[in-house]
Amino acid sequence: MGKRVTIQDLAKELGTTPSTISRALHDHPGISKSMTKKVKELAQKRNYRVNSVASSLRAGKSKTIGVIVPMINRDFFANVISGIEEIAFQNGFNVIICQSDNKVEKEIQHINTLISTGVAGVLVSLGFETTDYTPFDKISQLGIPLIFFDRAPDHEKSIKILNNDKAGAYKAVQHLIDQGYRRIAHLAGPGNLSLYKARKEGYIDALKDNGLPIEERLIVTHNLKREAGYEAMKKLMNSKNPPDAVFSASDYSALGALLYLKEERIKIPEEVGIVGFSNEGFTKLTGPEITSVDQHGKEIGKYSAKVFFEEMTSDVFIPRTIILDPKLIIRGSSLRNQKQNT
Amino acid sequence: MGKRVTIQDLAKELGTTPSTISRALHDHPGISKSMTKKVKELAQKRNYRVNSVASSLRAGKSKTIGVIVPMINRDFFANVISGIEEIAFQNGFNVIICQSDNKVEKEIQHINTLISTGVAGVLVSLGFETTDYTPFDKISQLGIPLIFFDRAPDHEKSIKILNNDKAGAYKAVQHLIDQGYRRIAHLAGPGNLSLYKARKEGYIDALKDNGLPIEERLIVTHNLKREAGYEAMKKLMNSKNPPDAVFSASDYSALGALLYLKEERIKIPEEVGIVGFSNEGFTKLTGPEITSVDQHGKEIGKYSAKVFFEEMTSDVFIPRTIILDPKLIIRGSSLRNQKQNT
DNA sequence: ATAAAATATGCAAACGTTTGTTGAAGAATT
DNA sequence: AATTCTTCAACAAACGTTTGCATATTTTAT
Repeated sequence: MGKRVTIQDLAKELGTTPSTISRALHDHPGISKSMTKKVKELAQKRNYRVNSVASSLRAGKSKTIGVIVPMINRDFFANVISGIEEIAFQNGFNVIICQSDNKVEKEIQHINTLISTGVAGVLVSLGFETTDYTPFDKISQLGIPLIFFDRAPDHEKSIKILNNDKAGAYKAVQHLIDQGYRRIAHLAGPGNLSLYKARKEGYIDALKDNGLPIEERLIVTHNLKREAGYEAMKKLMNSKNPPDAVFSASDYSALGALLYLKEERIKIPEEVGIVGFSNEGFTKLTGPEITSVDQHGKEIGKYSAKVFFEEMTSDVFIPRTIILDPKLIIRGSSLRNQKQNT
Repeated sequence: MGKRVTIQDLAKELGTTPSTISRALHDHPGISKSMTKKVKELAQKRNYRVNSVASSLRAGKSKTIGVIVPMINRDFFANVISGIEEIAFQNGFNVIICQSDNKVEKEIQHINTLISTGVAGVLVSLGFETTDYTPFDKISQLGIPLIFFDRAPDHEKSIKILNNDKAGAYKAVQHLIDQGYRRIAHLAGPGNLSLYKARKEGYIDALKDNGLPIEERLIVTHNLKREAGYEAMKKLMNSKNPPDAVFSASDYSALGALLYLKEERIKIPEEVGIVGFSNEGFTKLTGPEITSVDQHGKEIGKYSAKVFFEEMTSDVFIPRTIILDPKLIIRGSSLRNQKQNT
């Protein structure tokens, strides 16, 4: 249970002062080569590690980034975090992860602890229910860069890294149309979230651009869960003029739909095509595998972290929105023509 | 971009000193009720947040727990982290997540940054390749509680929270035997990891206890991946006296096995039964769903965090191993009798 | 009324690092 | 030889909080 080696211990041992040690370790030009070398060797030998708490205090901020996500046990968020970490560690930062569990109170609590911790920046993906964004203002007011990804406020005064949900949805539906499907249903998410609104718009636009009718009865708003997808599909298939394809705003409900169809021995993709959204890991484990829109979480994470570092060094704040184009991963559930993966 | 409110600002405003403010905020008995009230009200009004960097420096340690895991985008680890976070936040701590990516160098790097950050404790699940545990000694030497979970060193001088892999495997194989399977193959993990050794032992013991022969040809060591499971199953099924069930040390290879069997139109569970390990999310999404051994990650996480807090407050270090019993989740891939889920 | 005890607050140091300023010594210039 | 420059290192203050000790005030006991 040895005591931690400080800069002062090194100073004493070399008969010099803490300031010299500090400068030597940072390759300050005012320190002679010989001294710098001596100091570094001793530091190495004594296994010195900078006390970042002390240096954070002195500097007024720490080398830590706070990340708030609804939950980490979703492929997408886990990947985003991986991406953030990668860039952060490259820059000598580390990452504090906070789960909001989609609860507003937890978000607020996390904001407070992150401020207390003196994080250098905060990256956030909002919870479902969050409509009041003022708690986040505290962060910016303190001059701490704040970046939203994936689920962001709908006002214009923040920095956001988003998926082009509309384009993703458009691609998905266009693909279904290309495959010859004509009555395409949509399992839509809660309308209050702009991201689901965008997916629905992409769906509608694709239909319109192809001269297909928009049928309200084919649009089912649901809670994105597997069970809801199952039930929605059941209802749709038992309606008068059932759809020949479904584009779901969620992979989970796409899976639900798939399970219902398999139960009824309705052939996928021959009779009904399916496309989901998010490219969850399980989409390539089903039979048939589910075509899905990939949001490349890791890229979003990397991007968000990079934007944070930009922001940290710049002193002018420019609200902006960066939109990454998602990619359609075509798999068996929607591929009834010859066409191959793009 | 307001400046952060400090204890000194409050002191000035109330015409008192920082020490009084600090004590009042901590309900120190030496401060009068009236003063305490005044201080707290002002703190609230000015939106004061303690600067935990400063208090960490003063205290010599921070209210942060470091967690090192191979990767977070695995259900098990994501759940463990959820569990750790839950307990940590209840105690006013937060959590720094580090991914080792199963690389030794990354582990070492993370150890160093965590020490620099002044974490109050470190919870670790080792990477695959880690055989030299001395880098972790630095942590304990500094008096920082160090707790291993799931993948731990095999020496006796540390605190470990483990799954009873042997018991889990035993349960799995016993279940297969109960279901009438008799030639049960085992897809084993790398033998140098004690956890896979334990699973293999559980498999062997269960066979022995039921008077079944141990056949070396039915034990295939593989890298736990889906493709390896597929190939292993192919080889097994094309051997002279093929197995009628397979117990895999990994859900991914269990899935590979399942996919091979389905491709060959071999009926599951009628002709061949399958049991996996880890209860990954996708096991209940396949057709049929895969029976698997659940390691209840969240519980392990909670437990580990609790042990850390115990350790933090105790001053005697007692190496110990806590073994949690995993649960067999019985699903369609192994259920050919009437017996129901337990 | 005085001494002792209890209560409430202030003072100052400490945690380890960083950095502006100062000063001493040696090198270069005149 | 005297002066100016340059190079290197030391000094000291600061970041915000906490806490042992000292001090001032009030209360209680004698």
